[in-house]
Amino acid sequence: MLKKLTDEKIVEILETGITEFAKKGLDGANINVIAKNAGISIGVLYKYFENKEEFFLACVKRSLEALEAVLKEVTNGEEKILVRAEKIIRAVIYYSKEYSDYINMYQEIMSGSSKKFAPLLAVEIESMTAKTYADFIKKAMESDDIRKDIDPRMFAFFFDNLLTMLQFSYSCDYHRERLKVYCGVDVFDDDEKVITELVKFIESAFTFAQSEVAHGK
Amino acid sequence: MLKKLTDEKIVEILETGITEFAKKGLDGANINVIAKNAGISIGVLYKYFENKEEFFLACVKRSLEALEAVLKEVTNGEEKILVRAEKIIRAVIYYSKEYSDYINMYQEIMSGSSKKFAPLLAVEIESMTAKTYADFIKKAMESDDIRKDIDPRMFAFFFDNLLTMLQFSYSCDYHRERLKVYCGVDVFDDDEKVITELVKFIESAFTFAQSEVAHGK
Amino acid sequence: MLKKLTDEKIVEILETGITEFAKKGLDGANINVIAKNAGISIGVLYKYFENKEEFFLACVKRSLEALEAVLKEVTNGEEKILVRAEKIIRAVIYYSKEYSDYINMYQEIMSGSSKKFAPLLAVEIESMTAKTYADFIKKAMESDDIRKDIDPRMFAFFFDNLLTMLQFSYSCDYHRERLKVYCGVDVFDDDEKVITELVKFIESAFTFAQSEVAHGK
Amino acid sequence: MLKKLTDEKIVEILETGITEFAKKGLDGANINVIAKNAGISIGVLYKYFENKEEFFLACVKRSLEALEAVLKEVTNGEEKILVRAEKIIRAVIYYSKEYSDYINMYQEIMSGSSKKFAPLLAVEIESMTAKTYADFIKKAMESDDIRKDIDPRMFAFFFDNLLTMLQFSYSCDYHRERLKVYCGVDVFDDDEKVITELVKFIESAFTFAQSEVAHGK
DNA sequence: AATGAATGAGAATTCATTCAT
DNA sequence: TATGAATGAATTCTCATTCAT
Repeated sequence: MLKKLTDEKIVEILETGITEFAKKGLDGANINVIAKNAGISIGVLYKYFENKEEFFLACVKRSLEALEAVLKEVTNGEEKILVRAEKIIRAVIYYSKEYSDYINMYQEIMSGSSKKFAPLLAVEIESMTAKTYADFIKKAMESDDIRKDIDPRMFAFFFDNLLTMLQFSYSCDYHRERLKVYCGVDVFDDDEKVITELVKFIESAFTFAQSEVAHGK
Repeated sequence: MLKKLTDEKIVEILETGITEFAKKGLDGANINVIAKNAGISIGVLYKYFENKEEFFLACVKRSLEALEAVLKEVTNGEEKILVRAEKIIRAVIYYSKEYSDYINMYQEIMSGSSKKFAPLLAVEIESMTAKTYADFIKKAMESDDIRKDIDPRMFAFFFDNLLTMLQFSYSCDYHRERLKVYCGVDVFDDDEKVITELVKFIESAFTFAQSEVAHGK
Repeated sequence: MLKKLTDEKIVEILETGITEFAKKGLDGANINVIAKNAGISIGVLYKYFENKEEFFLACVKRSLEALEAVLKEVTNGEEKILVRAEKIIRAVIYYSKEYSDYINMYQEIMSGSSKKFAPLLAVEIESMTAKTYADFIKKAMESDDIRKDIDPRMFAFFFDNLLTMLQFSYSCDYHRERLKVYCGVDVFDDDEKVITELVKFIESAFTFAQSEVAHGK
Repeated sequence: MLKKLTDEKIVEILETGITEFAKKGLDGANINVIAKNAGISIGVLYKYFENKEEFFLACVKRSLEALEAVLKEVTNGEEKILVRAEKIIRAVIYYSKEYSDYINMYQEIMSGSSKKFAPLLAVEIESMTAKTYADFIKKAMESDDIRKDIDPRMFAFFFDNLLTMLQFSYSCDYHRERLKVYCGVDVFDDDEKVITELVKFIESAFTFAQSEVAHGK
């Protein structure tokens, strides 16, 4: 009992926090409940984390690391852009289901009681993908994989917008309902359909001008 | 002073509520503060609205009506799809700035303390646009304005996803920061650039196959 | 609308009040609800009654008058004491069911939020019966109808105690349950049994010593 | 100060609650005031008791236990019924003065804002005495101590009715005034008089028929 | 005279944080 | 070092009473 908390224990505490914050938000979550669920005393939680907000931020950091690992694995590679795009789309659907708590916690930052951290965290969270996407669009433009008449950062932004909404659609109640409204309740039985159509959408958005060029325009 | 509250006063109260809920969320907002800001007593607020939740829902309804009016004006018309799409994009950017509180309140429903109403409200809110978009994509397909190899509902969904993220990007802190990360701080000085690029993105997504066909494929 | 409230209307208002006060007590009852149920405006209620407490007291007064009428009818007469006692017992059971609201309102005065009026009202309410009972016990003693070795006021008290508990047993939830606990659930199907046994109890209490004397002790 | 509340402290809190509930009733009593009077923080009260109602019920339970102990001591014994009856009467007068708060709290359950618990608590509270009384009447009947032509449960009920009213008469304002109305203000100076007369009343009620039989009727 | 909209004090309950043990 | 009992500020909602119309 006089030993420092192991790293595994810390992770366990953070995961408990993530679960709770994802469900109830920063203000709604109960620190005492989190401590109890994590099997530790309140005192020890306050030993490791200054206060509720610091603990929340630590939870966000933890989820970010986990997500970054997933993302890195997917965005790596030298395939053509559309092949990689499809890989990314697949990965997004998968981890949105698997790690829905993480996604819900980000949502909380965007609009819940932890909104105050939004400016701070937006940079930290989004920088991760922004550069990756913009870079591989730029490279694709150079190697004639996609059209050249576009602003790569802007297109990276639109691309990530589509992925972000996909995330939400597979992890949070509101957007799940929204997807059903748009595409019918059966849409959740056929992920491939969604993937195919989204790839189609993105492919043409990325290659349109090129194809015109190819046809002599 | 004993006159029933006028409709204008009711609207004023609702707008005060919207402002507060947009800022603090359902749980975070303080009913007493809202009453004071609206220049009424707590009692009168409770005379008109059963409780905090009912009042919140009334605020959502109010914002929905206002937004629906804007949307109806924009989606009306018989122009070709891309002309209308551009009009919509312009409108979205405009009202996202103008009515940012409304958008922030929707965000709250998606992920804040009012999450519990998400399933209920998702249908109500999204049905508004879902049918409009799917319909005009279908019509455009019939009149050869756009490619025919797509699922109109799915493309309506992707289209609305891009618009939704645009909304967020012009109305809430997190996404404003995110847009800066992707496209630079100057992006907010040049709305036309964003509009042009997004139209480009959507145009090709919508017309790609058709253009191929046009070119003899 | 410009006419004074008729006496019937006043009575209707008071009866509505009695119903509400019997159910919820002085503090628990809602004046605005009483006005609505009586079909009048709050303003008119406050025109006729100073405030909630005055209105409550008026309701008590009204119920007292009604009960007094019933009681007078029963206690009148020149029959022997035991005949009259049985008549009273029957009457008590009858009106405890018929006017249970009145009884419940008295209970409220004894122990509810209107307790503060207890000393005041006890005298007013109990004087009614106390003298009647003590008087007819004294007269019965003089005419050799009952034993002579008793304190008539004390026995009047015990007699009324039995009647009071009978009242409660037929009008209020707690004592109804209590009667069931003591005598079984079927006791409410056979009022005659209760009457017979209570008459038996009282008869012997009243005549015991006399009967001994009659037998030469 | 971080020790768990001792049992004595818990009892002290409950007694403070009893005092307050006896005076003001369930709704009228103020939890924050009770906490202050008990010398604890509101939080700790809510740590030990779910909410106001649960705390109230705990207070009732506590008083019940205390009263049960008194009662057990008195109803024990093998003396003849009338000896025991007198002992009980004495005890009732004693504890009605000593523990008037308990009695007042029961009154509150019968007719105050805690009425809703009446059916539940009536059984719990009354079962305690009902069986005891009925049993010793039955035994007395078997051993020729009292008349045989009576329903023991019914007579137990009447007996307890007299005791209950005695309780009220010595513990609550309304019934104290009532007793004065019936027997004069001096009655409270001479408990023996009351005891004697009540024993007389009960003795004859219990033995009347037997005495008649004894005399050959 | 009659109306009933408006007022606002007051009370139950929650939970982040402290700190004696 | 770890514990978790205790604290108490802060917030929602109710309803008796007023008084402009």
